[in-house]
Amino acid sequence: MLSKKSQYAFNALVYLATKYKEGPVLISEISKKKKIPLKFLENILLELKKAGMLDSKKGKGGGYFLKKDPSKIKVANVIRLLNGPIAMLPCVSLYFYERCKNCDEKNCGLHDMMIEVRDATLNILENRTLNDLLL
Amino acid sequence: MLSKKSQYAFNALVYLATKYKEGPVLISEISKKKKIPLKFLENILLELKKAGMLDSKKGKGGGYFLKKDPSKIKVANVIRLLNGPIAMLPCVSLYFYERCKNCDEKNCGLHDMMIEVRDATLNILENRTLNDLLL
DNA sequence: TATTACCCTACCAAGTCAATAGACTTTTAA
DNA sequence: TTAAAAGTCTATTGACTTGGTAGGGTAATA
Repeated sequence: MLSKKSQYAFNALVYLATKYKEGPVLISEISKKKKIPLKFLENILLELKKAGMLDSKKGKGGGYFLKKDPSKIKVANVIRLLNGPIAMLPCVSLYFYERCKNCDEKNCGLHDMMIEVRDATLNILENRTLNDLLL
Repeated sequence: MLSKKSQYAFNALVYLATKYKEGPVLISEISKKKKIPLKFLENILLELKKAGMLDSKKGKGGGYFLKKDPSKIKVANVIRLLNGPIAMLPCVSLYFYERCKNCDEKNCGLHDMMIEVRDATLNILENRTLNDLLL
């Protein structure tokens, strides 16, 4: 399951996507409109900024805004950033791989099945962007 | 990601599947062969028994064994039992559904996408059984 | 009837999650 | 130039989960 943090992040990003190129949006505005605890949202936006998805402007008239076009921000990457691995096992994760203890990957039915699951999932998440979440 | 508990459970179940109809298998044997902490394994097996997947016999010559044919035990159900929801959002879960706060399900792009992900995943997990994990 | 082996309860350390608090910088508009 | 606006940073909190340990109770069977 996605953490609350990830869910908030998607809500915030979708909101920012609807305001793309309209200039900076206040944290407090996002917080109100999307009902996300203000300080929690601060942390999330900061994290997204450090990852290069958002940029911000300080002072009067400041706020957060998408750094890249919403069509360039993949859903899969948002999840990886805030939620961690998408795969169901460490030994089938592309970005967070860890070797299985007690399981020979060449010879493990679970491993093989989880690769299938991973690919089916990524086939969707890697091909969707913020734009696809708009409606 | 699947919890350690779920991973252990799969290892144990696969082991029991290879011994299906050979009589009860000792916890200690599974523990050794699959390198699962003994007492932790006890809890897991007990949980699986309560859920009706396993049965056990006490006393000399006792142990655990599959209650149903391995081909009748769906991977999806094992995950739900020990790991919880398979879906990425509560509002798209079939067995652990919870309404989304701050998201109108009829009108939420994230919701729709996560239904797709869920279906792609279940399409695999609901159609595989312990037998398919054997090799 | 002694063993064997399952069953149960409780506990623990470490980590994560969700959220809050408060102070600090930087920017910019007046 | 200066004060308010707004983002940045550090830290702490409480509740919960995870992974694992300990020890004894209970039932069955050879």
